[in-house]
Amino acid sequence: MDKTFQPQQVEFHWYKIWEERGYFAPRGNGQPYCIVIPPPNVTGRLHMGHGFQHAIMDALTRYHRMMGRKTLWQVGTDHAGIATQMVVERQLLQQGSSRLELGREAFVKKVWEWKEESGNAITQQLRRMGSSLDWSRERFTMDAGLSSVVEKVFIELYEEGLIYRGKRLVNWDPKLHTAISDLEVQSEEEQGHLWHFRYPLLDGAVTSSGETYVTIATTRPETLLGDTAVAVNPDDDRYSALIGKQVALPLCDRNIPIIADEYVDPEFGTGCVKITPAHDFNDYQVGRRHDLEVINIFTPDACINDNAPEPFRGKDRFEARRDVVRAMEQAGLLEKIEDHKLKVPRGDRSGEVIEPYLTDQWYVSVKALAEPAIRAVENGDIEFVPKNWENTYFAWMRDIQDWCISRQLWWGHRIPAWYDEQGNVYVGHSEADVRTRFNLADSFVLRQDEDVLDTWFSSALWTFSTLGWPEEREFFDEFHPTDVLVTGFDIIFFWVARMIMMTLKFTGEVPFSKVYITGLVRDEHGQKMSKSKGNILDPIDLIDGIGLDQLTAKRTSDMMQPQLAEKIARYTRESFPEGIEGYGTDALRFTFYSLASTGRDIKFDLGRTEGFRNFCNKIWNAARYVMMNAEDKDYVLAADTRSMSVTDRWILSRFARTTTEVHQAMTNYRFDLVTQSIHEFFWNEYCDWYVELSKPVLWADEENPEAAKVTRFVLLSVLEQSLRLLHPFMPFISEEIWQRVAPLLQKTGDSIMLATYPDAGDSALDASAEADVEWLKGVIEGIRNIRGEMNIPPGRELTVFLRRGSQTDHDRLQANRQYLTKLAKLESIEWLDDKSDAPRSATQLHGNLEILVPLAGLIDVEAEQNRLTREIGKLRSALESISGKLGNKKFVANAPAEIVEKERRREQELQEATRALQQKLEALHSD
RNA sequence: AGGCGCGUAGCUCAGUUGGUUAGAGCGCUACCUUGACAUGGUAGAGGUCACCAGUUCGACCCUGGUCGUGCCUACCA
Repeated sequence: MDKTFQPQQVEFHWYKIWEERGYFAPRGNGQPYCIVIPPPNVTGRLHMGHGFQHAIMDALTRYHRMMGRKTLWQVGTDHAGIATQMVVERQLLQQGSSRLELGREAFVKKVWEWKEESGNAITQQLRRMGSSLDWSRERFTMDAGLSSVVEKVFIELYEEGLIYRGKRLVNWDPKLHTAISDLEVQSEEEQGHLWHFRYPLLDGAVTSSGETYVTIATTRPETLLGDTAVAVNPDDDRYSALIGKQVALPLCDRNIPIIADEYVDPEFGTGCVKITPAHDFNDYQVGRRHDLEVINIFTPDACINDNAPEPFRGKDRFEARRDVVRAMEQAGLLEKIEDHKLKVPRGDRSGEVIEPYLTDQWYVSVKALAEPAIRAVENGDIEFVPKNWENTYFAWMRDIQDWCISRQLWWGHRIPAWYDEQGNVYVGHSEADVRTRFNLADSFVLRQDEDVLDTWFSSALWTFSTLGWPEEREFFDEFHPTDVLVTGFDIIFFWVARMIMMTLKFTGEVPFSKVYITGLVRDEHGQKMSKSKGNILDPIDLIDGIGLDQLTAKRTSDMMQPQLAEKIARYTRESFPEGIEGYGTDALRFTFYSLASTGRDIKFDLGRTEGFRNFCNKIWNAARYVMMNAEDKDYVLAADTRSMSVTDRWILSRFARTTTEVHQAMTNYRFDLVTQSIHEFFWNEYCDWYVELSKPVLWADEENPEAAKVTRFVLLSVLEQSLRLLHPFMPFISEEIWQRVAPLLQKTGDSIMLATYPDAGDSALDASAEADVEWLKGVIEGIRNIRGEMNIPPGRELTVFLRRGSQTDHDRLQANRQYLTKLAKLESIEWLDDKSDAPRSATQLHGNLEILVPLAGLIDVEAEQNRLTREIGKLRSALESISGKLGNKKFVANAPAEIVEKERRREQELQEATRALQQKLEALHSD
């Protein structure tokens, strides 16, 4: 074995074998366990959030597989309508072509080609993470099977009246030329203006203060061109006399009424609001209440159309804004301009300002679907982890709005609806199906709806469509409902909620019984990772490493804002002057687990990854030690506890406890606690103590060959079990070492991933062995403390006396002399009678037991005095707080008896210890 | 405006029904290349648990408030 662990070769090697041999497919007859992957976009590249979530899903999958469950981690990708279409369009643009030039059919063909060539980048990256996904069942949301489920669902919802077509205001993206849903709109506060315009009153009307005009305030001057009313609050005395009167709409040669509506807040602006039903969601509602005309003034590009006065036609909305303001100013109707912060809605894909726009779209009526979905969470059929996300879910679901599902794109599931020349709608699987269903002659002209469905429509069906519902139900029947969904809070509404609704509706089952919501992965300063901040980390770079130049190039390529490139390059150079070392998949995964406490975002700390890389190396070297001492040596293949030493029994007991902790933590999704337990056990107990304790036994194997044989077995056995305990979290190193260790124990099995997970049984628990070894460790640490503090050279062998202990202490000394001598580097260690005088010594206490290291020629008396003084100080402050407690009558009266008793014992111990050290200190002085 | 989090060692984080001398990793200090490992070993330093009040015999933990900070949802023309 190499002296250090080299992850890269091992990772490729084992993943390939696992996949080729079909180990990821469900096997056996255990109770099924299933996770479906949140399908990554085909355009996607693996980011830290993916890395984190897949690490968790893989741990759950491998854990349950090893627990004997028949386990499936269902894989697949999402066609990601807008994102993918944009990628291919950009590519066409570079080639001097365009989507429109190609035409629909050729364009869609082009996207498929792109998908075949480039769409597997992310699936390769998932493999690098070690994900035990069943690739033989890989699905794509636009596969024939999944597409037919989409159609079926659409048609049935339509027939039930739960899908309908309607003309309404939608969120319109003027760049992408498509409607998007409310969720795809991101509103950010931006600096803008509030323009105050005067609208002249007609028929000699005046305001209460005598003006011949009303002043309205607006953030969108250009929409003036589509105004059809001015609204005031009905209770606003300033304007009540004007209700029902008319104003002359400036620039437009139209008169519009003044109406009263509760929507108007008299406190804001002037208390007068211009109403543009075609271009504002609130105004649209007001317009409906008052039966106002709806005048659309925009083209699909958000340029002014012919419904507006001539001078503005054809202008872009922002040009038009400028021109309207200028014209109003020239007309003397601009009162003032104020700075104003406002929320600007932008499309999450295009970044473009979204327009409310009146179009025909398809909607899902969700209220009826939401009710059972709410109940499923209320009654515990579905449980969120952590629980508080249920509140977020309920809040949204109880006020859910109809879902706009049509998109004016070409890439996606085309809406299965056809129109005749009169505009009547026919819904069916295909044109032929429609003709049969509705008994339409072949000559009857039909035209299919041009739109496609929102990508999230097919995602909502993901758990059951991937498992073969409704035709090939074998997997569906076995694995549905799935066990847990692992995802980020950002798509609870987009995806989780819609899955719950659709799955309940069509299968009558919940899609999953648990929803584990992960935190967001942020950078080490708690900043969100983003391209524009230049703090993106690619999980693969952390695995394989990357040079500074390459990393900088990566971070500054394809920038939306190229001017940031220099700043990002500088920042990158500061953060990673040497680039990034490769740490291997196992170390990266372990970092994710260690930071994954529930309900909290994680700040990704590369220092921890480095620490876990070191941990990998520690495991590697412990294995080297074990192999070196077992290969070609004599050892037993089984041993009962009677033939074991106390240290053998101790490490097995500690292992049993650790296993229990791991199981416990896994049921609570506390991956951080899992890694903590394993790390602590393996490094601080197995390596630091058991391996060290094994040395005196193995090196004296001629004196006691039987003991050495048992110790070799225990070394091997605990290592082998630890590897299995570790495997779900560090799949590669555990496999690599297990392949070498398992044969020595005559363990059969082709892979650790198919081996069984250690049981949480308590049969190995051995409290007395644990107590004995605690004593042993305490005494050794006491001696080492003196050695360290007194600066005694590590090589110098010491003479040590023990004194004043109990009979147990005495027995333990006899039983453990070999260990003490070796681990504390002693020349001798002897029991000293209470009555005999101790030589001048440095002292450590272990309980009442005095550990004495004679000073002669070794120890600086003053240093020992200082050390004792410090120790006494510590004891005193502890004693003070305890005595204070016990001196409090109320404490003694009210606290549970056992607590009081415990404190009393503690007080006594502290007093005795203080007294003992005090005596030692005085003795040093008096000499 | 409403809702949800978070604030513990220099940094990143644990702390599970209120009883610990408040823990880990990294970093730091000193010593050490001892026959698995310097990606290592041994020893050590380092915290008024954001602040204030309350409940309690007892609060990092429960309650109320303050400050700081992050996010989500929702109408402000």
